[in-house]
Order: sequence, then C-alpha cells, then structure tokens
Amino acid sequence: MGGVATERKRLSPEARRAQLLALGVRMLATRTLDQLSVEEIAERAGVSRGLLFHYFSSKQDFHLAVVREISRAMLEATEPDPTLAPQAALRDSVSSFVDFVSENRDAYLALLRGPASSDPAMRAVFDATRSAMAERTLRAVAGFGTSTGARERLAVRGWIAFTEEAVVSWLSGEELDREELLDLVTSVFVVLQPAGTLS
Amino acid sequence: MGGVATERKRLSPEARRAQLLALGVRMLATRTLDQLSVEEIAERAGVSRGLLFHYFSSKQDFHLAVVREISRAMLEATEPDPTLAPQAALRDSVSSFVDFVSENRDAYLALLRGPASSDPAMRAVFDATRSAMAERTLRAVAGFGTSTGARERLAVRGWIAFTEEAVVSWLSGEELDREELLDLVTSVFVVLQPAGTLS
DNA sequence: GGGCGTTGTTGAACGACGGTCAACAGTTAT
DNA sequence: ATAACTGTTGACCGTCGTTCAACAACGCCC
Repeated sequence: MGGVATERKRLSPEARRAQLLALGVRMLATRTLDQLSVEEIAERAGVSRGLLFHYFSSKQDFHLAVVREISRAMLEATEPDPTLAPQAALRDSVSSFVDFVSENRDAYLALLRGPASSDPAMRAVFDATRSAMAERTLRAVAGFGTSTGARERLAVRGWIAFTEEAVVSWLSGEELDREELLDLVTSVFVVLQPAGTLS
Repeated sequence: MGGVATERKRLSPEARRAQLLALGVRMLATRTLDQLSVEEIAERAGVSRGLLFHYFSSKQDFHLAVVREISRAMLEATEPDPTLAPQAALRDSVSSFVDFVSENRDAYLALLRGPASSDPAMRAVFDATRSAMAERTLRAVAGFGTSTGARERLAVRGWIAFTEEAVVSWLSGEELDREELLDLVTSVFVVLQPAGTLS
C-alpha cells in the first residue's frame, strides 16, 4: 500500500476511483489542495496521467471529489448522539470534532480553506458542510428552546466559525487543556440562545 | 482609467507597482485570487507579461502583495476610535467592519479564503490580520477588565471568526437589519469575557 | 540640441502542467 | 484459442508562469 508504482494492474472502476481519492486525501498532509497536481497523483498511484481524466472530468473535479470525501468523513465522525440530553449531545459532538480535526488537521484545513480555489462548486461544498453542521446542531439541541429565526441561524453559523477557529488555533498552541477548550466552545453556544430560553 | 491598454508609457517604479496592485485588487470582483493570471493583468494594464516579473518576483508574490494591500486597507478602515468608551469603541469598530466588507465583498473574501493557496506566506498574512484585529480589540476594550490569558486569546480569535462569518453570511441574505447584526456580534464579545469582569 | 548613460520595458523562448484521444492490452466469456 | 469489452496508455496540444538578452524612452551633460 505504498505510494510508489507497484505493477501495472487492471482494477475495477470503483477500486481505482477510491484509490485515487484516498491518495488525494492522504497527500494533503504535505501539499495544499492547489498543489495536488495530476502528475504527482498519477505517479504515486502508478498510473498514467490520462487515466485520472477517465475518472474525473478535470483537475477541479478531482479536487471537488477529495473535498467532498473529507466533508463526508467529518460529518460522519461528529454526528451527535441522539440518545444524549441536549447539553451532553452538544459537548459530545464538539468533542468528536476536536478529535477529528486533531487527527486530520491537514485534510480538514483543505476543506476549510479550499473554497479559495476558483470553482464555485467548491465553495458550495464548504457552505453545505457548514449548513449541515448548523442544522444538525440546531436539531440536536432543540431542547434549549431554540427557534429558527434569522438571528438564530446567523448565530449558529457564527458559532461554527468560532468553533473551527478555536479548535484550529488551539491545535497550534495547546495552552489550554482539552476540557477548558470544550467548556469555552459549548458555553458560547449556550449563551447565544435568546435570553429567557435557557434554564 | 479603463482597463484596456492606452499607450505605451514609461512610468516610475512606484507608479507602475501601484497601478498593477490596484488593478489586481479591482479584478478580484470578477475572478478569485487563483484566477488572477499574469496574462490578463498585463493585458489590462497595457504592458507585457514580462514586466510584471520585474516588479514581483513571481505570481505568488504578486498575489501576496494584493492580499497585503487588502489587509492594510481593512485594518485602516476599522481602526477603533481611542476616544470612545470601550463598549462604544467596540461597536463602532464592528460597524466599520460591516461597512468595509459590504463595500469590498470580493476583495475581502479573497483575503479570507486566499490562504488556501499554496504559499505559507499567504497564510501568514491571514494570521497576522486576525492577530492584529484581536490584539487591537483587546487593547481597545481593556476597560472590560480583560486579562490576556490563553483562554481570552482563544476566545477573541474565535470571536473574530464568528464576526467574519456572521457578516459575510448576513450580506448574502440580509434578513436581519444592521442594528440587530451589530447587537448580536457585540453582545457575543461581551459575554465571552470571564464571568465577574463585566459590569 | 545632440550624443550618452540609465533603466523601464519588451517579446521571443522555454518548461511545466492540464487536458485530449486514438491505439493498446488485460480480462472474461464462449 | 479467439473475440469482444473496457481499463489503460503515451504521445500530442494549448495555455500559462518564468527567464533573459535586447530595445527604447527619458534625463543629463556638453
């Protein structure tokens, strides 16, 4: 399972596609999304450049698929536990988020900063990810009495940006311990709810 | 002051450099940072491709200079008024920020999402901008009794991300009026301060 | 005002890389 | 074994960032 070319083998379309995608995600550890060249991907996969265009219509399309994969993995890893009480579910989800970003820092940053790239479709993935997190969070903590007004939607999106920045920033310093970080992030959420709806 | 080539004229280095930079910033309205091609810049400026490399060592260096210019303009436009009381200074600065982003949406987004680009120097500009906003904000509202512990630094950075996201998100919907947005953003800041230090 | 040096500017040339496509070869069925 | 299907190749093209030696506009001096 190395990065170098092994032997020329014929794979099923699904396997090849999955291989190229996984390779792309893994390579983000050293390169940024923009630097994921078709040439290097092909070389590491041990296939020709042309083959990549058989599975992805363009370089941008490939980048998009990589970012979608990261988004999918992140959302899956941070799915709130519906059996927990609202406050506990929130903290648990944030905790999973901290873990995910810790373990996939580079890949996640690619998702977070990838939208700078040319494609509006890329930005759409970014937006969809934030929206998914926001809606899910609102649903999970519905017990807080949150309504879905414009102010609340804006507040939740802002809170997600807050959380992302706090976690990423925390990772490059770690001057707080994990619990303090979770306290900070969750307490900000609680406080965002309209006055009077809190316990 | 069009975009098309006028006549071949010899300009002073400062004038040429300024012209190219301003042109780059202006072009962000239609293209993203990555799409700022040397070719089009040169064409619009009415000069040869080669000349751009006389003023900027590479395309990335040019992009960097463009982003620095935007950062500079933003920080200048949102400088807190030291003659105001802490709460008022905060609100005033956020208000200026909303104005700046409203008027320079594309350019500001390039700064916000530009760091996705390859260059670590680009990311440095992004970080430096956030740090500048954070430190300045902390200084301006020192009256709140804010200490400069790790938790507070993280909270302020998070709050800036919150603010950026809230403003950008608000711009593409405008379901709240301006005052409500300012209320939301400033109230979150106040609430972030350690319990007991608030009035 | 005409030559001369300084230097802003050009344009041809090169390399890297994304993208295309007709030919090739591994696999499977008969 | 042969043939059909299709995963895969490698040569080719166009675009674009980058280099560099030559050029020409401007200021200066006599």
